[in-house]
Amino acid sequence: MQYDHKGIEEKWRAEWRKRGTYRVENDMSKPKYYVLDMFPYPSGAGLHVGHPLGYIASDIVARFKRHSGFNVLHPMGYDSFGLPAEQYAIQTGQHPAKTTEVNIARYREQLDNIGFSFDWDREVRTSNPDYYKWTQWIFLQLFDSWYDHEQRKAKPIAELVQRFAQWGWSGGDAGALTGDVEEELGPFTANDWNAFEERAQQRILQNFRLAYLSEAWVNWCPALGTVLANDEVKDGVSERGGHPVERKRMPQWSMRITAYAQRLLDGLDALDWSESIKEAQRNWIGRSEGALVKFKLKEVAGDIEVFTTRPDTLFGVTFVTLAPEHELVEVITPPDRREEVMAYVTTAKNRSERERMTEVKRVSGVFTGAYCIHPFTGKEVPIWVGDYVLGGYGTGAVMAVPGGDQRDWNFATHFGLPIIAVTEGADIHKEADERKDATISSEGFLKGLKVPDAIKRAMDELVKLGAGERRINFRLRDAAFGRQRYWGEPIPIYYKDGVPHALPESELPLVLPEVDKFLPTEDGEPPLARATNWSYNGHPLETTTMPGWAGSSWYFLRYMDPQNEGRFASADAINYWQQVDLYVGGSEHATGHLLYFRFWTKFLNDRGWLPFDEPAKKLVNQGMITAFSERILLYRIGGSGESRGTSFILYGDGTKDYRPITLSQSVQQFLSSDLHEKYFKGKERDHYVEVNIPTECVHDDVVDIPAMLRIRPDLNDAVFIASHGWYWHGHNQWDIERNELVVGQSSSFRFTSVKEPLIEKMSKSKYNVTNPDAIIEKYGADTLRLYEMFLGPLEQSKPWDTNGIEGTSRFLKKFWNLFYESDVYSVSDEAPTKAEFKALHATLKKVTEDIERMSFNTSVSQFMIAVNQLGELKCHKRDVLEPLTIALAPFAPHIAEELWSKLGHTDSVTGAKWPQWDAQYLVEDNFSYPISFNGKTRMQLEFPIALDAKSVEAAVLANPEVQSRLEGKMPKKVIVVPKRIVNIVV
RNA sequence: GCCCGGGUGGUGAAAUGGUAGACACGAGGGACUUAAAAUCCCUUGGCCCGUAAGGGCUGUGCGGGUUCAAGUCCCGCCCCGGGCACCA
Repeated sequence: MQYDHKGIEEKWRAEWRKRGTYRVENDMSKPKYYVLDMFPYPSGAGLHVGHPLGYIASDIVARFKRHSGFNVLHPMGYDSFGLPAEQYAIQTGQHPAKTTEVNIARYREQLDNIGFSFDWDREVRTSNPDYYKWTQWIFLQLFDSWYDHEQRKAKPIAELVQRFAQWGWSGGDAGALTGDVEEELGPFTANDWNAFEERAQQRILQNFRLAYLSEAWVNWCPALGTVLANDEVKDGVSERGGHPVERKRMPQWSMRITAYAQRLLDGLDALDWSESIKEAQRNWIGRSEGALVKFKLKEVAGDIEVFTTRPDTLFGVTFVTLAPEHELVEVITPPDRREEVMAYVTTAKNRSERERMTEVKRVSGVFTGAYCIHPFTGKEVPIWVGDYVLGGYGTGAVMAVPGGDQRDWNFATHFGLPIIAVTEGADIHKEADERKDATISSEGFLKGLKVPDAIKRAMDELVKLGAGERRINFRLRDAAFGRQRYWGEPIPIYYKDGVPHALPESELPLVLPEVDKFLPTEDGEPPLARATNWSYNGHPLETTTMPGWAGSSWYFLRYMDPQNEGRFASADAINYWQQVDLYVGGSEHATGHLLYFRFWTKFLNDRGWLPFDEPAKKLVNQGMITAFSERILLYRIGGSGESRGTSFILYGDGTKDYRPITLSQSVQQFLSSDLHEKYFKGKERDHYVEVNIPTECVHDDVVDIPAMLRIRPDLNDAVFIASHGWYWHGHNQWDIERNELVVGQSSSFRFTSVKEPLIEKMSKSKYNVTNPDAIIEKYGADTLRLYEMFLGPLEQSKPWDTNGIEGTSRFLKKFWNLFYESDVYSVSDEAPTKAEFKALHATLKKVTEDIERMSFNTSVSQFMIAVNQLGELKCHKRDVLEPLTIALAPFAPHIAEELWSKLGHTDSVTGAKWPQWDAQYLVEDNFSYPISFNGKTRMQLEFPIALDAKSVEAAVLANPEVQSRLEGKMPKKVIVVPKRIVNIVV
């Protein structure tokens, strides 16, 4: 009987569902193992072969752990709130819940086809009210908490209120406050507090709550009409869609993640996560140790506080620079400078983040006219404003040391400010000296000290003078939490007299209301403001919704107890399942999800809801599956800007006056044209259009135009030269360096690639996706699973190449054939031979070790080796095939299940005990030693394995061939590495 | 600029300091077949010697070093991928 993947796979998937094979109970009597995948956002495009890579890996581990006696939690769900569904809704009017539903059904179907061992009874969806009830509940806990920096722990806000009522607040107690404080918060006494109106009290408390409302600088994206968190902005544009982002000050819900900065940093050391992810998080948190230095103002009372990591360079300070946003700018500027300074501040503030970034090189600033006093020398130091100083970091002011900091040097040079050399051997005429192993040379008590010693000395002095203190700064910002959007969790807050109040727990879930349109209101309010009666007891409800990362920051807990109505998960369930043992997902979440995930876990732990404070012990990042893309280069005829209804040809000169010409002529013309000139100078890009075309329409660098137009009707209006059904193209035909095009035979319209093939991320919009359904249809899910694992190391990104799949497909057929002789099922109970046992146990050993290391590509190779060996031995024996079937089951569950039942078992192979390998079968009778003379291998000799190194040495030297090589001389040295090699040094 | 990864055949890749290139794809040759598909066998890093059996040299980005022995360890470069970035 032939291996019929379709019949087998369908049969077993139905059977697993019927039997509930993968249902998991919270069975406390068994050891647990929790394998979690990052759940997907169900997009309209469906899955491509890149998506399941991590799921397959985690499924193998989950199945392996089941065979090894663990009670395995291996769930799946959907991160189903998000932007694309909402944007689709805006365009079509279709409710996002509907499209989400449809997309989930499609995802489920595709996932099911791959044969995962998920327990679907535990599925979660973040957009489901039963789920987001608890997301809202956690939000309320955060709202109800403050961070006690002395005990490094979040506590109920009621405790803080009690403290205030009893002791008041000492105000500027540095370090007790973190994050973006709405206003400078002065000290107050207990009596003050008790006398405050509730409104004022609540206002103060906002400065302490972990979820808080404040007037804050936010990343505002006008195109998306919403605020974005820092990790959602890349290079000044939105991560989704690439729209420009500006800084804007507005009332905003935020999460005080900064309170946890140090703990998020410290916690990394103990985690079994990849070094690159940990490093990315460390960078993002950006801890730096330094000093807070106070410069007394000359004209008015008060100080300018600056943060520096280099107090050793204090004697090199020649000016102080404030960020344009700095509140002192207005205070200190004398009236005669006011106009000029404020004009600068206004333009600087209005420059978008993107402009500011792209114009990093441009130096701009203005002198305020005011001075401050140097804490060591007592000299006057001029105060400048410059936009190279960031308002959001440190104190928003820096002491400028042009001799020791390149940015200060640039500023000083531009404005002709004095530059003092701070280090020995520095050439301050050319650049600043930023070396951290130099010796201080500036006049003063630090002269002659090495930088590290000078830092200590300067620090001590600052503390003594009361002019500064040690300070640790973090780059991490509080996370913007409110989104001006519809498709997200409503924030359970109502406003009484403009003061935010928590909605009572009994009112949860606060269900997303129906609205007539998913757009902002005419006066710019978020979509929820369109809902009728969006209020609680007559008080208006919050109209922004939570960001995408809210629901995904705690979902691993819900899987433990998904139906619980009274708690996000029962204490018993949490105590049993504990942390995720293995978390698998993409590395693109390094500074987003994975940080928030850890933050919420730490918070819930602080408040006593969890017995652990890190969500996942081990994290593995699967690499991206990339794909070859096919592009053609088109030149647009006509003016710029019109993208629709425009004709395309290979060559156009920017006018409508063109004539079709032969390919080689057009190429020649193009190359000699000034358009080409212009294009490569980066100008007139409007004429140049690079279009991704479906990879399946390209064969041997020749494009099948009719087929392409069926998939890309948007190109229907294009005119193609030589469009007799075929069209030339190549991978990146233009060699920009050599500035030439390599043309094959002009008659066949073929191009030879001059550059590497184009490899990019698999994506629907790039027309380079491979759908797993098509692969499964042709080869089966088991083949797909094996092939995805075989492609290469899990963590590495690698290009998909469907051709290679034949190898794994052949392997499964060969494996199947071990159970058959001339198409008749035949497995004998005969005792296996030594060689057969060896093939089996070598495989068991390698596969067992490989799964522990998550090195699946090498396991698959080992299976192939075993099947080749057993095929050659014509081994059809139960004692070999049965353990091998169990070992293969995690990788290829369907075929394993079928063969398991053929072996006479009525239960699922899932319950079979993992076969142990036995070293006795791997021991050889003899060993072939390569004999090297002076490191060059000359001959092989065989010896019994039992010989020790000394005996081998003696036997080798006694060998006549060796003796003839030695020509009677005694070797200087003989090295025998047991069972490996003999090296003779002559 | 700083911080992490990584560089091995035509390709994806293996290799506790111990015979580099396992396994697979692709390519070439052959068997079976009326033919095709499927299957099976042989060759396949490069160069060289030999009719053949076989043998030699060379080879893991580049240059040094440690070692009997280096893809692997150390030092210095080059290149590629990723993270952070006017962060003081």
